[in-house]
Formats: sequence, structure tokens, C-alpha cells
Amino acid sequence: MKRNTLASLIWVRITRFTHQSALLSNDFLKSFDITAAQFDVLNQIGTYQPLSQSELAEKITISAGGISRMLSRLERDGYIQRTSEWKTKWISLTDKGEAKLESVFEHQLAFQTSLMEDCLSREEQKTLYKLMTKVQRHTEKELGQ
Amino acid sequence: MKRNTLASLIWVRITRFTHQSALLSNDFLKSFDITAAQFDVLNQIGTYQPLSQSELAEKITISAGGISRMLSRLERDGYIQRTSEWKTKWISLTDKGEAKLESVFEHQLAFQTSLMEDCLSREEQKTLYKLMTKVQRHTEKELGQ
DNA sequence: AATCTTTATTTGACTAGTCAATTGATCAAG
DNA sequence: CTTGATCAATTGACTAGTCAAATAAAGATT
Repeated sequence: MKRNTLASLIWVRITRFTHQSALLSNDFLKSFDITAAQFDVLNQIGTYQPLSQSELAEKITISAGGISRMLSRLERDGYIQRTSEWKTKWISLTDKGEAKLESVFEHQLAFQTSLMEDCLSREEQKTLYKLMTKVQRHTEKELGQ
Repeated sequence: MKRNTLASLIWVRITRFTHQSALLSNDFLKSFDITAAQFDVLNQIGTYQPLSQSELAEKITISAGGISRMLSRLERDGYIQRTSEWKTKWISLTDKGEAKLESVFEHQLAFQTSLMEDCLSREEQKTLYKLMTKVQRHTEKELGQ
């Protein structure tokens, strides 16, 4: 039996990279007392607030249940608030959340950037971006039908 | 403040792809009554058995605790066995595990392959593989030091 | 033989997520 | 009004993983 294809090898590389870079990222963010997943959510809220829970879930491709739990933790830690104004429940950052995002943002950006720049040229990065965009869009489309 | 870099955009694409393709994959594997993570582990064991728990953990870049829990579930479901021969604990597939791997393998391979081939040419796949290998190797190296 | 060190594995307390069933609230008729 | 339909959010029961502390099992040292 054929043990693998080019596609499956790509798959493994991408999966391992995601997992390993998450470990690295979490380790790095530890000093800011926040996790990579939490940062991702705070960042989205910061960019699009105010927004509803389902809009947020959609943006980060997470289930309704998943976002509910994540927001409970962030609310418990005082980073976000859920205000039930009129008929919709809006999510927004608290001052504490805003400050946290502000203080972490540039470091996280620099961290991600250096990890790529350490091993890929500008041209290679452009190519990788183009290819990953293609495949991610395709997967997203598949998922939606 | 600069909101992002090319590297951070790549990051988002890769992360979203991994998450979305895992959803797709799990959905597909549902009919085989197995998850993508379990398949990954069974596949590694099938390829390298017999091997110790820590060797396996190393191969899939998972923590010792993580592999312990995963193997407990796989053992509970009858897919693997842990035999304490002489002084080392060896992991291997049971007949049921072997059969499961055998029956799922080609489908999963075809699934992964088609998702890539649907949107990338052969040349693009080669390029993507080369670039992802570079960045994954780099991340792995970072992680190890 | 008895203790000490090392290395492998497990376990407790979490985060992060899934799916499916339930609960809640708003609106559109009957 | 009340009775459903609809859509949002929560919750229960899981999987999958982390880190750190606790155990286990050998092997080496005194």
C-alpha cells in the first residue's frame, strides 16, 4: 500500500508546525499571563467590537459552545464584558482587556514575525502566503457546504 | 500601531486551515468511528511498532501526559496494547487496531490528497511542501532549545 | 543489602474545544 | 393575549491537550 502522497506530507508539516508554534507561543505569552487562544480572541474583539457572540464565533471558526466557554473564562478574568443592551448581547473589552491587548500586541507580532523571518526570505513569505490563502479559502468553502 | 505583518497574516491562514481541516477530517472520519487525532496516533504506531511511550510522544510532539491519556483511551477502545516486556513498556496495535488502520488509511489519504489537489497544482504543492518544511523544521529547532 | 539517582509513566487541575440537547427571548400570527 | 417558530446562548458529556507534582521501577553507589 502506498504510504503517503505529497499532499499528506504537506498536511503533516502544517499540523506539526501549528502545534509546535502554539507551544512556543504559549511559552512566550506566559510572561504576560495570557494564552495564545485568549490573545487571538481579545485581538478579534479589539478589532471588531462591539460584536455579538455568534459573529465572533464565526470570525475565529469556533463553535457556539466553544465561544461561550472561552468568553466565560475571559469574563471571569475581567478582560471582557457582555452587555445585554436592547435585544442583542454585545461583547466588548473592559479597560483591563484593552490594556492587556495593548501591552501584548506588539510583542506577539514581533514574535510571530521573527519566527518566519528567521527561515524564509521576503519572496518566500509572499509565496507561502499566497499558497496558504488558496488552501485555507478552499477548506473554508468545503466546510461551509 | 501597525496592525500586522506578512508573517502574522501567514500565521492566521495556517492556524485557520489547521483548525478547519481538522473539523472536516473529523467529520469525514466519523463514519469510521475514529477521530483524526486517534488516526494519527494509530498510524504512527503502525509504522514504528513496537515502540515505547516516550518515543511515540516525541514523534508526534505531544507531552508525556498527553500521550498517556491518549493511549489510555485507545487501550480502553481495544485498538492498542501496552505490554510490559522485560524492562520497557512496548506499545503495539491489537488486531482490532491493525484492522481499523488498514480500513481507514486509504480513505484518509485520499481525503487529504483531494483537499490539496482541488486547489493547488502539482508545482504549487511542491513549493508549499518545501516552504512548510523549512518553517516547521525551524520551529522544531526553536522548541528544542 | 540499603539508599540514592535517573528516567518513564501517571495523575490532578486546567484550558480549549466538539456535538447535541436545552433554555431563553423575540417576533409573527391565530 | 397566548401559542409557536426561530435564532442565540448555555450546558452536559466528551476528546485532546498542557504543566507540574507524584509514583514506579531500575540501576548505580556506598
